[in-house]
Amino acid sequence: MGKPTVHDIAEEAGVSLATVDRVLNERPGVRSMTARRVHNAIDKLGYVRDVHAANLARGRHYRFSFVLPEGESQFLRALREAIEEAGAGLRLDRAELQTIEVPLNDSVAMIRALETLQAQQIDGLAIMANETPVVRDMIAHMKESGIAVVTLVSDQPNAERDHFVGIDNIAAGRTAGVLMGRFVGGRSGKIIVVVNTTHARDMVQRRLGFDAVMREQFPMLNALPSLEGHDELERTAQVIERALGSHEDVVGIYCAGAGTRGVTKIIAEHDLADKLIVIGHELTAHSEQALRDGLLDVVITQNVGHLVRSATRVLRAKCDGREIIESQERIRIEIVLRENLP
Amino acid sequence: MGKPTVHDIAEEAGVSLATVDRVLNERPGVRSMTARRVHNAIDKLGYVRDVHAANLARGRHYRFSFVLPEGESQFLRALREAIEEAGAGLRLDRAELQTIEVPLNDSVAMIRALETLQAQQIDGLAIMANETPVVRDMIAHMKESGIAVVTLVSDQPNAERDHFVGIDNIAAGRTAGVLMGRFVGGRSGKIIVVVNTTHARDMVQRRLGFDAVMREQFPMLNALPSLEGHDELERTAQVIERALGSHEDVVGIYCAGAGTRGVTKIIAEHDLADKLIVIGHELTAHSEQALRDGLLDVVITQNVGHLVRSATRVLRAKCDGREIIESQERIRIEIVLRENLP
DNA sequence: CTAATTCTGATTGACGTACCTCAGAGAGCC
DNA sequence: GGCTCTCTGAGGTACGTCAATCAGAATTAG
Repeated sequence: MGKPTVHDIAEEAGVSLATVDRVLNERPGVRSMTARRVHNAIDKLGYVRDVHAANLARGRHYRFSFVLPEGESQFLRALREAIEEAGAGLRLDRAELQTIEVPLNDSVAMIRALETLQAQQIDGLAIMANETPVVRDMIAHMKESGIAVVTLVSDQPNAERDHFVGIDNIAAGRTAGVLMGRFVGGRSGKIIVVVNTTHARDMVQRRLGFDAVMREQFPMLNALPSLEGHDELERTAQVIERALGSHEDVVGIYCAGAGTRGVTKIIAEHDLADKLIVIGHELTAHSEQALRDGLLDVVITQNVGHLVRSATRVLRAKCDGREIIESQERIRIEIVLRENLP
Repeated sequence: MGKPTVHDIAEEAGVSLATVDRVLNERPGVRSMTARRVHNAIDKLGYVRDVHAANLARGRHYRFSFVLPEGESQFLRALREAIEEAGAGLRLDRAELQTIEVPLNDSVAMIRALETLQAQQIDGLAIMANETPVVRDMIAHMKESGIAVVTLVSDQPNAERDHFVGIDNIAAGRTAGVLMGRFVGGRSGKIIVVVNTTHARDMVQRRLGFDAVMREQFPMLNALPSLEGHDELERTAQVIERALGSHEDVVGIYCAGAGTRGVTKIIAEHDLADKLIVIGHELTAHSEQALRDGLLDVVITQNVGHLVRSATRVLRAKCDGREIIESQERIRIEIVLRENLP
C-alpha cells in the first residue's frame, strides 16, 4: 500500500494507462466524460505524480538563467557565488544555472542578452535590473515564449513577472530606522543617508521606510537628503566626509545601498566608531569584518543563498505548472549584529 | 553530451555495467585493480550518481522520526506544524516524517519510544530532549543499529549524534544582551530574567551569553537571578509580578525561554510597554501579535521551517553516506522587530 | 594440469513516468 | 453499407539505476 501510481488510477477509473497518460499530460484525444472519470480517480486515490520519475522519463532538464547587473560590488559577488554554489548542488536535480551580466543602464546590451536567452530556449529567467520600459517589454516577450520569469532583489511590479524574489524594501528601511533611533539612545541630531543612486527602486523604497519611522517615532532625529555614492568607494567616502564637515551634530549614518566600504573607511580614518551609529545593508565578507571591528553597528540583509534557492524553486514550480508555497518563498529581512553573525 | 551515466563509466573503464554497479554499491566480487580503473573513469568523466533514479530503482523511501517533548508551548506547536508541512512536501521526495511526543523528564517513556522506533527500523531520528544519560545511551544504541541521529534545538554534545540542528544559544543570549543594552539607551537599572527551567542546556547557555555581554558592555545594568516559569502562564506571570514589586528600578525583562505569554500578560496589565524593554525568544503566533502590539520589543528566534528542513536534509545525507554542506545547515539567529516581521 | 575458486560479462526485470505507434471500437455522415 | 472521424486500448521503448542470475573467463591451489 505505497503511494498510488498511474496504474492504480487506470484501474480505478476503468480506463487504460494510455488514457491516464493523455489526461495527465493534457494531450488531446480524450472525451471530457472520460477525463472527468480519470480526475475523480486521481482525487479519490490522492495520486501525486512522481516528478523525479517523470523527469527521468522525459529526459528533461531545466535551464535557468540569472541576469545580473555588471559590477564588482560585494553583494553582487556574493550573489554570483551563491548562484554558482546552488548550481553545483542542483546538477543532481536536473537543473542548470547560468549567469549573464549586463552593464547597468545599457538597454541595447540588455535587449541583446535577453534575446539570446530567448533564442537559447531557456526554461526560466531570474532578472535583477532597474525598472525600465525596455526590461518590462522584454519580460512580456519572454513570458510569451513560455519562459518563466522572476524578478530578483529589485522588483518590477508593472512587468508580467511570475513572482518577485526579494525582501520588502520599505520594511527594510523601516527596520533600519527603528534600529537607528533605538541605538542612538535618546540623543537628538542628524543622520547621514547614503545610497548608490536615487534612481533604483529598492533604494527609493528603503529611504521611504526609513523616513517614515523617523517621522513617526524619532522626531528628534533629522535624516539629511540622500547622498549618492554611485557604487564607487572613493566617491562615497568623499561625499560622507564632506557631509560630516558641514554638519556638527551627526549621530548616525545609514547606508541604504552598496557603498559600505566607503562608509567604513571614513569611520575608521576619523575614529568615529564610538560616536556614530552606523547601519548598512547586505552581509558580505567586508561588512562582516566591519561588524567584527565595530565599524558597523547593524547590517540589514537578505540571505543570498535563500534568494537563489527560492528563485530556482519558483522557476521550477512555474515550469511544472505547480503552485508555490508562499510562506516558504518569503525572503526575510535579517538583522545582523556582531553577536549573531552566522 | 549530457551528464555521464553508468554506461559511460563502463565504456571508459573498459568493464561491464555489472562491474560498475558492483563498485558503485560496494558489492563484493571486484578485484581492487578493476575497482581502481572504475574509480578513475568516474573521476575523469565527473560522474555523479542520479540519486532519484537510484531511489526509484531500489524503491527506497526514507522514514524519519522527530521526537519532541510533550507540551503545548507555542514553539512546540509551531515546530510540529513545520514538521507536518515539510512532511507533506517531502512525500514527493520519497521521505516520510513522523512525530513522537514524549513527556519531559520521563525516562521510561523515552526509552520505550526510542525502542519502538528502533524496532520499526526507521532510517533517521531527530530528537529534542533534555540532556540525560538515558538519552545519550539510547542515541548510541540507535546509531549502532544504523539509524542516523541529529539533535534538535537543544544539543547533546556528549552523545554520538551525527549533527546538531539548532542555533548557538550562547550567541543568542549575547544577541539578546546587546539589544537589551542598546535599547534601554544608557539608563541604569535592573533586568528581570525569566527561564522555564534552569535545568535545560539551552536556557543555561542563553543566560551565560546574556550575562557575559552585560558584564562586558553594560555594567550599569544588573541582570537579576533567573526566575523559573516552568512553562506555565500563570506561574510565569506571578514570579514576574513579584519581582517587579520587590525591585524599583527594573528597566527590562529578558524571557530566555518559553513563557512569553506570562510576560506579555503582566506588561499589558500594568501598562509597562513604554517603560520596559522586553525581549523574548521564538517567533510564534502569539509573540508576533505581541510585537505588533508593542508588548514585546524584540524576539530572538530560529526559523522552525529551516530547523525541520535542515534536519531532514542532514538525515538524508547521512543515510546516503553523503557529506553535508555545512554553510547551508547553519541555523541563523534571527532578530525580529515589529518592522521586519515576516 | 586439473579442479576449485574468484572475478567478470551479459542479460533481464524492476521502479514510475513519458511518449509513440498501431489497431480497433464506436459514432456520424452520405 | 461503406466511409470518415474521433476516441480508446494495448503494447512497446526509454530514462538511469539497482538487483539478481547465469555463464564463462581468469586466477589460484593442489
